Amino acid sequence: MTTTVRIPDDWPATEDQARAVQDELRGRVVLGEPGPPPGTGHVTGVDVAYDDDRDLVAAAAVVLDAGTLEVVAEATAVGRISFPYVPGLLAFREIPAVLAALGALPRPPGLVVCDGYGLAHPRRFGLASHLGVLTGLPTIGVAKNPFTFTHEPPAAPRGSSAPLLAGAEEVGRALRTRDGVKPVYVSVGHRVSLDNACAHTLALTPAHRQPETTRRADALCRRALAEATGAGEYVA
DNA sequence: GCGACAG
DNA sequence: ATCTTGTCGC
Repeated sequence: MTTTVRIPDDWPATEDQARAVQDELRGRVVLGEPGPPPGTGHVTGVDVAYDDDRDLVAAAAVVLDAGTLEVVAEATAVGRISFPYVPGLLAFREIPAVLAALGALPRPPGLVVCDGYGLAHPRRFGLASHLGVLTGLPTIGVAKNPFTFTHEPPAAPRGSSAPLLAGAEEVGRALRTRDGVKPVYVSVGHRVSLDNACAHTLALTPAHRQPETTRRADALCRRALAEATGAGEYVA
């Protein structure tokens, strides 16, 4: 099902306001829990696509059976863009749409896998952290780029990893999900340990670099955006 | 001050 | 993220 994105009245309008929100919410992140075991229950991927010219955003949430990776449920949301893209403030652009899609699901999401960062963030409060605090759900971030962080190249075999570093602080892990292919960048969101986040990521990547959750959500939100644009119902 | 910078 | 064709390879 597709719902409409609603932007809260108190949503930040400036970068300073957005950073202040991050500084305030950061203390509510829970890092002491291992999180759900890989391979059981449900795992949900979320992703967002944009049409800046038409001020349109589309989000998707796809629930997979963690054992079989088959799609169990999905939902989409379409609406207006809530914030410009600013490095470090991605969550303010993605979260209203993601919350709408998650809210439209017919069943609980279980672990949520985000396309971006959690702890690996300039203020240690990326998209996955933010989404976790707002929903209370266990979340992790799996990103395609190292952002400003550094790491040694992991060994070639799938499953190899290297610490993702902010100076001397380990903020995540560069994790090889396919032999000899560029790693993905895993970081903790809310209520999941880094070891468990990496185990989940490996369980979700039987054939591709990116987790099946992210791949399914990416395809679905693109389709939702194309349909919204084509039908014209949300065009300003 | 100048670049770099998740999606 | 998005603009964009064909092409090489499993």
